[in-house]
Amino acid sequence: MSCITTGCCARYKFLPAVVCVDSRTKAIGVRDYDLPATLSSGQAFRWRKQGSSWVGIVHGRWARLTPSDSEIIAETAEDVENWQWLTNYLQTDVDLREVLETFPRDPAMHSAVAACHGLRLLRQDPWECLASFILSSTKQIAQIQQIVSLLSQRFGEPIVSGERHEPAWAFPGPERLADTTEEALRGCKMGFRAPFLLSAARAVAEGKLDLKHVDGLPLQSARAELLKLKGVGEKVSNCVLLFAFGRQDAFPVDVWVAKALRDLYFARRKRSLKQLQAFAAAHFGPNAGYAQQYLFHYVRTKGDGRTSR
DNA sequence: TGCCAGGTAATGT
DNA sequence: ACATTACATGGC
Repeated sequence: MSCITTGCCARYKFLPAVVCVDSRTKAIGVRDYDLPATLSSGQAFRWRKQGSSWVGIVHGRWARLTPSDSEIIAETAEDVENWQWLTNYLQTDVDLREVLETFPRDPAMHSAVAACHGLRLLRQDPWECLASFILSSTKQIAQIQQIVSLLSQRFGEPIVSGERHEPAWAFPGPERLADTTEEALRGCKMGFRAPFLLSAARAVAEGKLDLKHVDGLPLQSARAELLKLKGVGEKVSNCVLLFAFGRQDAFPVDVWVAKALRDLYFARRKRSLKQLQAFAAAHFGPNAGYAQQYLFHYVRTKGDGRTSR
C-alpha cells in the first residue's frame, strides 16, 4: 500500500510483509499544509515534537505524524480500518486556497498569510476543547500543555501507545472529571480554574449542557449556551466554536490577537475589547476565525528570532 | 525580581 | 455600560 512506496515502514522491514502495518500506517495526501505550525499554534495542547515527527492523542488514539512535501504519514498504535477520525481532525480535505480567497486584501493579512503558509485549523473534540480552553485563561501555552497532560495522566483512560513510546492517556471525559474534587483538580496545577472545570464537567455529565445539541445551533445561540458555564467568556466560547464546532466566523480575541489588531489596524492606539471584536466581525469575512489564527501565529512567531514560546 | 500568560467573575464607578 | 482587581502557577 502507500507505505511501501513512501518507505515509511522501513523500520519494520525485518518483519514479515504481512505485518507491515498497513492498517497502522497511512499516507495522507495534503497540499498547503504546515503540520508543525498547525500543531504548535495554540489550538490543541496534546502534541509534542519528536524529531521531525509529532506525537499526540486524538479521540483517545495515540498517533505519530510525520510531514513531508505532499503527505502526512500517520502511524497509530492499533489497527485502523477507517481513518476518518484523523482526517477529520486534521481537516485535510479542506482546500486552503478557497479559505484564503475570502480573507480581506489588506497589507496586514497579506503579511500574515505570507508568513504562515499552510497554517490550518483543526477540528477537535468539543469536550476536550472546551475543557482545555477553560484551563487556558492567563496561562502560557506551555503551561496549558502541562496541565492538560497532568489531567490526562491522572484521570484519563490508559491507551496503547506506539513501540518504545511513553505510556499515554486519553483526555478524561466529563463524567470522569465530574466525579473528582476541586482539590484533586488543583493538584493538576490549574489553580483557580479548578472549580470552573469541575462545574463544566458536571454540567455536561448531567446533561445540562448537551454539546451535540450545541453543535446544531446557530452561532449566536451556540455561544449563548457555552457562556452559561462558569469560567467561559467571549474568548473561550469563541475558541470552542472555532476549534471544535468548525464555526469559522467565530473570532477569539486574546492578548495576542488584540495586540495584532491594534498594531496592524489601529496604529497601536488603544481600543477596547468590544471595539476590536466589532471591527473583526465587520472586517474579516466568513472565515474570520481562520484569519484570526493567521494573525495569532504571525504575531507570536515573528519577532527577532527570540523565544516564540 | 517583577512582569506576563490564547480570561473571567466580581466589584466599583 | 465601562474600568479595575483578584485569581494560581510558572516561564522568562
